[in-house]
Amino acid sequence: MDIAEAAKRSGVPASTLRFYEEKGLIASTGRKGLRRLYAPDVTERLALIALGRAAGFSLAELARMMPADGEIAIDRQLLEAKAEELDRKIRELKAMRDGLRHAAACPAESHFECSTFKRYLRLAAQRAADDKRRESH
Amino acid sequence: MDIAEAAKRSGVPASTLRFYEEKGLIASTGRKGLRRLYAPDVTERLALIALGRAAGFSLAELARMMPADGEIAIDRQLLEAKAEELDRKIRELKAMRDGLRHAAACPAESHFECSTFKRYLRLAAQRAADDKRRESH
DNA sequence: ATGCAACCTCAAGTGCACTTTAAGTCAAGG
DNA sequence: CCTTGACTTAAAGTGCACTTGAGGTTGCAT
Repeated sequence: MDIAEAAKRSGVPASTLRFYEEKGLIASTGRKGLRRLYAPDVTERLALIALGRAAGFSLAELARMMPADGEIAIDRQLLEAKAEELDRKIRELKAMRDGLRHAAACPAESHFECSTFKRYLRLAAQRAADDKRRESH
Repeated sequence: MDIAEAAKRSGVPASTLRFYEEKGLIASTGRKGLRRLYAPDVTERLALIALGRAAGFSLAELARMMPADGEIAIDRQLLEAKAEELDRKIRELKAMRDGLRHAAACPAESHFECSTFKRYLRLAAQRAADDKRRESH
């Protein structure tokens, strides 16, 4: 598979494939002249990267999580930690979603006068503070 | 409240408060000389901004969603659309979390040989494609 | 009154995730 | 054999969300 084919099959631009290679996220199996050749399973790797990105992981984190040799996730503890991080994020997003749904439905003139809305905000502020604490361990 | 106090109470750096003001996300109630003064409710606005950011909204989107006058969310349709977007994102994150948990527990040597994992990937790729479609309407 | 820490503005810098551009190489079809 | 279009690299550019720095002003404690 050449880079154009890999790009087409994965939906990821060729420029991004080169960029990901530079970052150690994917590898080409070899070259034909200067041109990169890819194994078919690169599309799966790219799907996994896309999933990780959508879940909020940085490219550096993903590179750590999925080494080049096809063995994803050597470090099960890291994986579990990430899963927990996602769980927290999911709870946060649910709160935001509920807050938005409430705001869309609430008849109060100012949402700052609505106690339900305020409760959402307090929860959110709390979570944000917790996140900061976690960041700096 | 001066900017230092607002920063302390909200946990948001003074530089960010100035930046947010420039972007139309918050407003100071006035000045004492050159120095900004803030009403107490700026902390609530900042909490809401933090929540929105955590949920994946850009500053520009948040500025549109919460005009300066304290009236948050004039546009209920926009709010509901955002809530739905969050719902999709939550589903995505759940898939990622489950995928990670599976990867952490799965005994297969290569996850690319594990059908359960592959199923997660196919779902993820599908969602990513759907997202792209939505982006370009 | 005066010193100075804390504020101010405006411009430039940072990190991430890419994309674009310029200049060059080369595989494959005519 | 030769053209050409798809590839190559390296470097610069983009957009977002801030942060930092330089140089200037000022509220307030002494």
